[in-house]
Amino acid sequence: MSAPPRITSLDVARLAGVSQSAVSRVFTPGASVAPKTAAKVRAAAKTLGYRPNSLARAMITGKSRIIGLVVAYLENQFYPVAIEKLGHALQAQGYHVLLFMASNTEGEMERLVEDLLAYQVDGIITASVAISNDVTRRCSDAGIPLVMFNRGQPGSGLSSVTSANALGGRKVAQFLLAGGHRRIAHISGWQGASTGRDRARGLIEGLAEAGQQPHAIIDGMFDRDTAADAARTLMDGADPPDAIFVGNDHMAFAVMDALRAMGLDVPRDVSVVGYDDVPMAAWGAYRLTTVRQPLMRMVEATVETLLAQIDTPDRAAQSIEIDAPLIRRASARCPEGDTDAGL
Amino acid sequence: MSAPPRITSLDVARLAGVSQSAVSRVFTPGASVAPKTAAKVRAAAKTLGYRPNSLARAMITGKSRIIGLVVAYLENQFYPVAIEKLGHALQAQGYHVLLFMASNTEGEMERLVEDLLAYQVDGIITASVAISNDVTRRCSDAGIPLVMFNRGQPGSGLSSVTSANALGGRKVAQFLLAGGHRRIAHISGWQGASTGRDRARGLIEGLAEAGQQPHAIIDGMFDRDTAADAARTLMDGADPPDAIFVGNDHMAFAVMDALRAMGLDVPRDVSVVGYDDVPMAAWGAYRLTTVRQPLMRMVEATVETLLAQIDTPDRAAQSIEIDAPLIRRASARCPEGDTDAGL
DNA sequence: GCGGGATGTGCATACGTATGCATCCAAGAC
DNA sequence: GTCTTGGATGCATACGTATGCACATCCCGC
Repeated sequence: MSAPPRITSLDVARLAGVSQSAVSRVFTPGASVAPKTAAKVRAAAKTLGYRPNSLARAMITGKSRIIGLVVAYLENQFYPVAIEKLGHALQAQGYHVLLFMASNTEGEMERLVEDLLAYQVDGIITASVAISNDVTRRCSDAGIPLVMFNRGQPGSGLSSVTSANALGGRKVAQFLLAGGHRRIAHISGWQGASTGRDRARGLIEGLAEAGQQPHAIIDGMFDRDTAADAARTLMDGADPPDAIFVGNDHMAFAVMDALRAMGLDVPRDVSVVGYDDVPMAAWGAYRLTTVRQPLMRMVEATVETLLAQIDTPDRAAQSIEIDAPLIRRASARCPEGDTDAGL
Repeated sequence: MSAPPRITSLDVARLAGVSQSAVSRVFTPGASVAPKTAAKVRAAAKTLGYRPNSLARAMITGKSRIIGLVVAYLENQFYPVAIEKLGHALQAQGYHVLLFMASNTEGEMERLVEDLLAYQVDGIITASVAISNDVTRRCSDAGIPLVMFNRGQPGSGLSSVTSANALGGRKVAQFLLAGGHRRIAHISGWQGASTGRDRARGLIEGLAEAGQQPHAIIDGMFDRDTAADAARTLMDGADPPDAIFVGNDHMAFAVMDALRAMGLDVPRDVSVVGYDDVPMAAWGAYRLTTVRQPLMRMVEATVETLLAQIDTPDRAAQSIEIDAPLIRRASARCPEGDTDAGL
């Protein structure tokens, strides 16, 4: 039942009547082995139930084929779906994902980095905006390739993959203006993160191009409660907005819930636009007009960049931005006779 | 920038003027080291930036301190949140999570098991209903402790942690009957999974105790589209139900969306009850009455069981069921003057 | 028939750490 | 003072694999 006898390449070698090296070569793609011996070895391996020990292999080659994936709050649906795609993409490339849950406490971050290095990960993906700058810095200082997913860190010399957040913000501005909105408020993403800042900047610039400026801006901190409070504050004011651009879908749902709880109709009383296009945005309860982050393309760019950096250590870091289209649904009033061609 | 010089315990030993064994002992809790040498070693380690190599350690000890976590579709919010909690709990115990995304294709399953074994994981948690039986069997055949999270496999001799699904189904039956419903339909979870079957059985038994039987039962396959279709079929029929118990929250949201799209009001026209109590169930758009799976307790039971099995290989498997309370919200008509004391 | 390249195989070693064993030293008991 | 005891340390080895090197073998062309 228990006490499984460890089967090693040596056991297989003995049974097959070859050397341990031969066994190793059979399981090493591209090694030189005669078809006949390969067959013998595979047969022996099968009868014994032998599997090459990845850890031992990692010691020799210096490559663990493990990618450290650092995430935080998974309640925002964007990240679970991203993890799923990242996991599949990496598995397809023969890599595996060691998952690290990031807490916010300083001591935890310390341990996180320790563990990341201790397991000899070949590369790191940080998939959460909430990860502090010094964590990324220390990992890359240790010489481990790192890509930030859905977050940038300007001037850090670190690779990142995001959507074109500023441009996305502009698109929202243009779309809302074209829809006749004139009091456009913004419940922003956390301003400590590039993602939050860029989207806000884009909106502001987009409005400025039309000679307008935001009706109000409140930092929603990527948090549901904070965003809902912000929405109530905005609508209770003397001069409520006629549209709210929310920094991500996760908050936008909370905002819509709060607005409806106030007896307001979306979009008749106020338009709401989100950012991300998580699956839930398409669900009947919200039908959220939002900016779509092209998840598959972001994932592909992320693993491509990371693997390239692993293969070529001295490669320069790159910051990739992927265009994010606006998806019109039912939460925002649309321009008259609007078609997709407009943007 | 690149080419990070690998710092080994030997480097530290040389700098500290001690043997490599001494360095090892300093980083091995419970080993016998003089405080003075420990200080020297730690100092040397710090200046060199030394971190013990977990992989090399794993080779010697035979314990990788890695847990394989197998998951599938992360769109159902229950699993991301579970992963988050599982990850934290395991990290707190000094374990780490190697994440495996399960596909459905046969070949992928094969590779999955190979990889799981190759990385010498100390234990396995399967956190998805959709994982085929032979995967779990082959892993446990290999002598690796395994716990199924949110799924049972009766008669398999494998450990599992679930909520008391059958009892939960009964609670729903009693609650709906008390609320005056008489045509209670069920859009069940996938009947290939114990979770889906037990909840359905509980409902049926609960109704039977009152001399009733289900108005209709349709397998929703844990899938949004399938569930939505089922809801439309039910309501379009000649004799529509006055209540629908849906096999999990994920489908329940789809059902509510579908019902509303048909112009029906929940709960005035029809009551809806879910199962899981994912965070979204409390959101304003749904306010779903549902059975709460006590996630923290399930997670604690899972890691406790798994670690016990790792420490004591010959330990008997156990199937743990945790009581799941019904959470009353706004999606189902409540019994007159109902209080929580009733159930 | 012989030389030479190509191909396949075994030997030995290395990766970085943990640990049994022997040794050594200091402290304490008498 | 010696003997004992126990803690601290070093030496050597083992974990399971990959790979450079040397060598054996084979085949082909001349």
